[in-house]
Order: sequence, then structure tokens, then C-alpha cells
Amino acid sequence: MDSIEIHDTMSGTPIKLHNKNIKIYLCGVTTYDDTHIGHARTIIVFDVLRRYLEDMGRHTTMVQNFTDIDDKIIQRAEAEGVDALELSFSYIERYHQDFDRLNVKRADMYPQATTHIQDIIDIISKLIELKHAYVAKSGVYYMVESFSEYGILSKKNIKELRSGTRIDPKEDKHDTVDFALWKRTDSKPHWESPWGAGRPGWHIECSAMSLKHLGETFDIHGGGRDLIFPHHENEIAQTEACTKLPLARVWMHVGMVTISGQKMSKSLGNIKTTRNILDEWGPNTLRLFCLSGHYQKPIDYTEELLVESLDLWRRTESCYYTLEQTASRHDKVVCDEFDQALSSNLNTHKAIIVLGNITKEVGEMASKGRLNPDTASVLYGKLARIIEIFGLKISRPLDARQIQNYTVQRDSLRQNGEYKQADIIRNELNAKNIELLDYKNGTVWVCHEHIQKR
RNA sequence: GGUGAGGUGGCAGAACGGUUAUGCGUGGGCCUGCAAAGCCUAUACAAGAGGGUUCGACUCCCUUCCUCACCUCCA
Repeated sequence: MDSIEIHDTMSGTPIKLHNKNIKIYLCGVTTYDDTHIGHARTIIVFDVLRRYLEDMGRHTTMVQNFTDIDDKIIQRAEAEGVDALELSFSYIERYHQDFDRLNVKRADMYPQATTHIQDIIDIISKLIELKHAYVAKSGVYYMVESFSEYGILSKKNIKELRSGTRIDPKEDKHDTVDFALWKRTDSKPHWESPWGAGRPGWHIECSAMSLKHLGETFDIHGGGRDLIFPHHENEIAQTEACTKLPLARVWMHVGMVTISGQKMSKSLGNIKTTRNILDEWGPNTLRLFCLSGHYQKPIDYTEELLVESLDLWRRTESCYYTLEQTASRHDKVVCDEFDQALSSNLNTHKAIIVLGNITKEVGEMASKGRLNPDTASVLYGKLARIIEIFGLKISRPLDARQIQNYTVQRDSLRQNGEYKQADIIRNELNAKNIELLDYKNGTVWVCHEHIQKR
């Protein structure tokens, strides 16, 4: 399988990705708080996309930004009496802790707005020069009217947007739909610019950083659905006004995580943090949860869905160890159904069913004593590859040989009818998250991930 | 109001113009020294409502009702 197509928000159609090197810009987070599972979902989806592309032999370049200066960060810092940039820094650290635990591959680069101030100033200057932006008292604004394609991504028209907007008296922009590129201010933090001290507006950092690190046109620009407007629309206006070229070949947007049908958001106070879920359910369950639905659709957060994901993970662990201990070869094998699912718009929902089917198939054969080393080898190869692409991680025991010895020892005790002794060994292993599966043809040991829930 | 996505069996949630999605749940059974895990089997014959196209629609078209998201910060 060497082709993959992804649904493009701009055209509303699937688009094939042809390039050998796929350049991806993912809009990351604003660093004023811990991430929640909505963020995690988007990032996990892109992680799987990347892993899959790389498995196909493509090269990927992934750039994911941190918006580390913004009004919210400043507000939060003031409330806590700390420095805004230090606050950002600490949340970036926490971000990495969480997503390393989630086994998300690090992006090739994590550019930050505050380390690209000169690039931001440069692109604003160019926009002013090209008459797409103007300088006002309170700062520099983008002139939306000047960009004829404005609204092309979000399918909005300027007139309607105008009727809906409120005028902030602090802003002296010419048109209510115009948005800030540079906000003039003397309060900290601020940077010097040709238009006085201030800080960048939201949106412009992504234009500056994607242009700098990925070039004028790259393959995929992505993020959560809620970024379509205004964030991505404004990025298009900014970048394309400068380059006259399409910013991205494909716009890929991930659906929201909802709670009882409503979007998870700060204002509603229905947040589940990544860290919290990770502590309770572990990385693998959370990943399967995030991949359980099609990425374009919302996923409703429920404990039941997490339990289902956990059950699947438990079956996957058992299946993996069963195959590993039966197989004669341990190399990766392509699974067509799985690839078909992922290559058509990254249908992880379908791909997860393939995973479920493998566990079922193995369970069936093992329970009937029909699993032979050859079959096991093929299935092992498929499973191992799926686990890799999904970014799951099988837990490993400290001393596999010792467990193997105990298992053999217990077997002989059982054969001699010394069940009490045998059960002591089993209980000891169970206490260490080692489960013994007594199949017809023998016993397989499984090392389970320690998970707080259940 | 505009734009986009939806409304499927007890619940969650797919694909597809004509064949069992799948998972959970529920009933019964099997395997086992006992467990655990697993297996077998049964169970839903479902498509918001109303029209139309078709030999045939859950799937296409029209109408209508409802839900969600975005239109202000948001992954």
C-alpha cells in the first residue's frame, strides 16, 4: 500500500498525498494551562498519521507550534503573580511530560512565537508594504477587505461576519472584521518593533513559523475543527497575501471531544485533562479511546467508552503475548484490511476493528488448541505492526526468564496434582501483573500494564 | 440567520444501491483441578418523519422536524 488520501476541508474532497516527503504543520496549544483530551485527540491522530506515512516509506517533517504569548497567558500569569513567559515555559514542560507518556513521537520542531518575533515583524512589514495591513494607534491590523479569497476555507462571507461582530472600543481598526497582527503595549511582556513596543496578535505566529520552517506550500496543515475559523482562515489571508501561493495542499481537521454531546471547553468547565486520564487509564487506553471514532467526527467522552478501550487493550496484550510465545518468527507483516482502512482518510475506527478481529481470531484458535507457530508468526507480524502504527506500547516484565521458569514449575506441580503450590505461584505472579493463560496446549504468560482503573 | 456535520437495533457506532458491521449489554452453555482469560450459541431483523427515483434504499433526490459544531477565545 503506497497511497493515502485525506479529506481536505478546503475542497471538501479527499486528496491523495503524493510527495515522498510529507511536510506537516500542526497547530499546537496555547500554553496557559494543562492540555485536555481534546488536545490529546488531535495530537494522537496526527501521530498515527505520521507513523503510518513513515511505515509506508514516506519521510515526514512535522512542525508543531507552541503559542507561548497571548492575552490568556498574560491574564493567567497576573492572576498567579508569576512571569508570563515562565508560565508558558512551565506548561511547555508539562506538555512534553504528558505527551511523552502518551508515546507521541516528538515533532521535528516545536517553534515558539516568542523565539520568532523577528520573523513575525518581517511578515507584518511585508503585509503593510503590500497594503494588506495598516498601522493604527493601537497596533497593526490585517485589512480583510484586501484579500479577495477571505472566507474560502470556512465558507464565510465578509458581510455576514461584519454584521455579527462587536466593536471593541480599545481597538481602532478600520473594519470590524480586521484582526490584529501587532498589539501595541507598554506592559510586560513586550518586544520592540517598527510600530512601537508590543506583542504579536494571535494567528500571525503560525504564518511566520510555517513559512520559515516548511516553506510557501506544504502538504498538510491541521488542527482541531474549531481552528477553521478564524485561526486558519486568517493564516491563509496572511500567508497567501505574501506568497500568492496556496499555504497547504490539504487542510485536515480533527473533530471535537464532547461530554454529553457538548464540546469540552474551559468556559463550560467540563474539562478532562490529559494528565488526569493518563494517571487513571494509562496511555494505551487513552490512545485507543482517541482512535475509536473517525477523526472528523466528534467523540463523546464517557467512562463506558474508556472501559471498552481498556478491554480492547487487555485483549491486545493477551493476544500479543500468546502470539509471541507461539510464533517461530517475529518480523512485521502487512495487514491489508488495516492498510485499506488507514489509507482511506485515516479511518482508525475501522482499523481498530481489524485489531479486534485479530484478537478474536487468536483467542478462537488458542482456545481450540489450533494455533500453530506458522499461523502465529503471521498474526504476530500483523499485530506488532498495528501496535507500532497506533503508537501502543506493550508492557515488559523485569525478568521474563524468571517468569518462564515459574510457569514451567507451576505446570509440573499441576501435573503432580499439587494445586496448592501451583496456585501460590500463580497468585504471586498475578500480584506482579502477570497473568497466566491456561490454553489446551499449554500456558502463556502475559505482562499487563498496571492501570489504576479497574 | 449563515456555514458545516449528523439523526441507524437497549446503548455506543460503521460501511454500503440488493449479503451478519463491530463493540458493549443480556440469556444459556463449553474449556479448567479451581480460577482468570478465552471460546460457542442465542438475542436486536434497526434506520427521525413524509414524499420521490429505482426491479430494489439505511444508502440517491426533495420536503420537514430535531441535535451538534463554527460564526467571540478555543485542539
